[in-house]
Amino acid sequence: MAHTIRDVSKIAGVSTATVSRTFAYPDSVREETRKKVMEAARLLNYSPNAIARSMARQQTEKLAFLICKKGSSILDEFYAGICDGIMKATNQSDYQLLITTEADWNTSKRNQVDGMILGGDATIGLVSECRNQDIKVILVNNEIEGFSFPCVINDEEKGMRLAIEHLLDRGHRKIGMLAGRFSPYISEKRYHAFQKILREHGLEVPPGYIRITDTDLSSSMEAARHILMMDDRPTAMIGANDEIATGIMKAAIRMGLRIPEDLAIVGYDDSRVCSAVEPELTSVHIYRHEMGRQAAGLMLQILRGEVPHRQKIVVEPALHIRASS
Amino acid sequence: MAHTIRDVSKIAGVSTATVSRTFAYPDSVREETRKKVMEAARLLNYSPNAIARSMARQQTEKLAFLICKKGSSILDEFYAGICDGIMKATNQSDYQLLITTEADWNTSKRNQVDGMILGGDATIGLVSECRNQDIKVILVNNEIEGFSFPCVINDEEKGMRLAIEHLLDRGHRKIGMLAGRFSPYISEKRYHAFQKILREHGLEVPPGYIRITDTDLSSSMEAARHILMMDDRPTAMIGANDEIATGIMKAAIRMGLRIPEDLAIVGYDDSRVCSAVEPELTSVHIYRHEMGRQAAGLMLQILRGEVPHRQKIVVEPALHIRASS
DNA sequence: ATTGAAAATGTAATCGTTTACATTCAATGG
DNA sequence: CCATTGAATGTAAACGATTACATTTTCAAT
Repeated sequence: MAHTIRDVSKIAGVSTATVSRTFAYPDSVREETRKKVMEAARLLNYSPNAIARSMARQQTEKLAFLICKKGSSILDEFYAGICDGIMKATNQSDYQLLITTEADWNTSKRNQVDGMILGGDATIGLVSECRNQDIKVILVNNEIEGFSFPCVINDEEKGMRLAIEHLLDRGHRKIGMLAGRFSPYISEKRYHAFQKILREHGLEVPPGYIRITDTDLSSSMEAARHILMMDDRPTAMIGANDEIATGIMKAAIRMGLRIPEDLAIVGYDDSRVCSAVEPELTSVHIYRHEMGRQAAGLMLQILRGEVPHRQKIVVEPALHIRASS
Repeated sequence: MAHTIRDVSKIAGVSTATVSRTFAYPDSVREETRKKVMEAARLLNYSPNAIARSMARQQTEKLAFLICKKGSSILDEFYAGICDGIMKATNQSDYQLLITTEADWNTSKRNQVDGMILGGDATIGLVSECRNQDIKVILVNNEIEGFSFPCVINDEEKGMRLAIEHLLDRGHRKIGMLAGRFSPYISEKRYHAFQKILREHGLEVPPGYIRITDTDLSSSMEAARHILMMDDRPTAMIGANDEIATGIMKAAIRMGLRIPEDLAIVGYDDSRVCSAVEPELTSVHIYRHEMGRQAAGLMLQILRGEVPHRQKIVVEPALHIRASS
């Protein structure tokens, strides 16, 4: 059932080279020949064997999206969004996409790809290892200090600025933050951006207005409860991500606080949960899909040997305002 | 930088065949030889070229997870869970995993894989096409009536039974359902299971207690409002999935109903949103990860030429009871 | 030491393309 | 009608492994 280029060449009455060219460079064969070849191919239900092609061309035409993060659910909403974008962009090209986790990659180095998009907490070690094997690398949602590896990131500071300035607009002056321990790079960025921007606006962050918590709901709720039970509690809280913000909201609701009258809440990531909760959660929207698209685009450029204009792409977030603020 | 089996064979002072065997069948070479070869390989930082291997072995050692569904976000929480399971299982094997959408697949048939796991609404046409190309097929979260293609599905009726009997236990007799238009196969199953099981318990479903809605939140809320505004409204509602159930909850909260006192709600899928909302949502938990694992396992068995014990694997759901009921 | 059988290793064809290079063809100008 | 040239096509050697088959080695039994 599986026919080869030779079968086609025989039926079409041409050489294998011509058949090969017909598929790879249609313009390089005469119209008439092309028709003959295509007809023969159709007859045999032939399509070129990608593996043999990779073999001959010395390139895999494959590209991996490697997700580097802890936690059970690898494809969470955030990375699924990025992944979607990568898939779309890859789809337009001749490349095939392989999606794996760091663990999977380590155990089977046999994976052979032309390029890798590293999502999340990739280490310098991993990046160097890839480069040694002559595999192109792009970081997504991460950058490594001191090295200028090509990367695509969200403008975390901008997002935090949008959130804070929105709350300031609404008249809030006592703003707290529940920071989290998730991706080291992102957690850190958001934590520092919060403090920096408040200071820029001449506001000090009272001790106790900012806490760091694990990201699971019960830890977040517990931490939020501590802040909200203070005598002089904040009138608005920012969660380092939506899960944490949801924890704040649940804690507040259980304490009988009205949202947003007694407490305004803003999340970060704008995940689906934001419109599921009641009241709906204001959140910083990250263009995940766009990040994925850009990352794949950059990768394809590099693989084609083009020199990309910019090696570091920063995607601007937006604030989606809902009832919680 | 990229060394071949020949380089290794020279350094190790053996033939290429021996090197090949050292990697593919370590037991078939003498301990001493293996050491020499491995040492040489380490020296050159060599690892076998997967493409050449595929070429020689006449198999791709690749496997695709094809998600067949409408909608923008392809990797939603449900399929991401299944995907995770597939990844884990695939990881244990020598196979590489390709994840694509139906659109991506159609446009580039060049994709060459040994087997495909079809998630969601795969059509008979697609399945036949694969089989014609001698690609093994497994369905996940779908089965095709009249054909006994190997598949892995959740026991939808069981899930609905758990939900309903739980509500009956709690004393509810007036139970409504907000059904949905999402995956045809699943929507249908849940809709019919609901009616069947209520009848089994001798309860009629009053007209108006069951409506069909689009799955987005606003449609669900609107549909729920219609049901809840009835004079003799149900005391409990089941959503065909969590998104719909969330819509019911939001509508109820906005109408000032207390949950679960005035209205008990049960969802289906047990997604993350269930614990994010307040009160937390009781839902039918589907072992997505297990479904993925089973599907990949079945696929690997078939690819290895083993005859699987069962061609249709049914995974049992469980009810996760929370505050909404 | 010799033999025989099993285990280990080597030789070389093969997998299905691509592509450098050689050849043939068609069209053009003289 | 011939020479010239550029386009179209053909020939055959890669690409890097695997594996049937041939050969050599090992080692236990005589």
